[in-house]
Amino acid sequence: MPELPEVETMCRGIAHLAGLRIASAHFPRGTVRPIRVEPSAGAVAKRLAGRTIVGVGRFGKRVAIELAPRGRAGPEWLVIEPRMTGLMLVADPPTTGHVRMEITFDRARAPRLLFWDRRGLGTIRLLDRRGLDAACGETVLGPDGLVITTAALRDRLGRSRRAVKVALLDQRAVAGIGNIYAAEILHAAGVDPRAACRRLSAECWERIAAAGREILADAVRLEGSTIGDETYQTADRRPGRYQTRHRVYGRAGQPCGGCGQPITRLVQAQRSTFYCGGCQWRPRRRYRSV
DNA sequence: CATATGTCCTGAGAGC
DNA sequence: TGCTCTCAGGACATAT
Repeated sequence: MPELPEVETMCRGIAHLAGLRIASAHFPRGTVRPIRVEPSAGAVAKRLAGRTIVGVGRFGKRVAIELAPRGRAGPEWLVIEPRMTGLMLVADPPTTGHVRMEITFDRARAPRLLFWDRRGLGTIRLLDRRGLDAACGETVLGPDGLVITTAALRDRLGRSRRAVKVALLDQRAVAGIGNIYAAEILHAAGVDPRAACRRLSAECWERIAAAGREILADAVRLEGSTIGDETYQTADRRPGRYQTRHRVYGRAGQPCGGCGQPITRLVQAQRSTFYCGGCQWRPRRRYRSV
């Protein structure tokens, strides 16, 4: 579920925990198999106890909670990857059985911080500076979607033979775009999701970059998209509101708001793609740049 | 049975 | 031919 806007909303929803000192961390093993915790649940719990939260940041679709140095240890980061159904919560969870991490603080009336994950595909890692760079540095993640530029897109994808929609999901090219926002961005840019990257003109990349920045920023402003099974919620358990702005995602068969032609669904790289055949243009030949 | 917002891995095939 | 790129498929686990 969570793409850049949802993860950014989670980060903002727990940012007020900065300055608090962790009393304890637990990684419950209920009836379900525990999620991946590195180096191990026991080791992470031990190293978290007594640490102060410095701040909360985001790397692509990952939450990074920075912990103050202690003793000989330098700063460390608790990096949480929500994947499909993970949520950061400071409220009661939707179900108690899927709480994967619970952090308590040593100040009275401070909330608990939970990581809740129904499917359990999410991961939690405690990393030092080198580990953080290996897991979230620029060899793994491209520039953030909120600040993506035409030049960065052309440089990273301009010679690729991949379909542009599949390429936008590559986190090394741009960090933070997932299946929903890839569809919305290409619709706003008027580019066919099946178009090969290397056939796109400079102007197409310009429109994709601009649509990307704008749509992701709007979605952050509306606190992300809550769709389908309504799994995604803010840290205090309110739904997002950007789903009301979706123009193509999940709208197969419905008329396009721009041209009235029905929205098409197809499968690319085993994932649903939604687009409008009327207003999303596909180059038939190699495009000569201006 | 098919569907689902993400990522990681392997292996086959395409194409320069 | 060799190398690189790309994608299909499966895995992870749970629910509708």
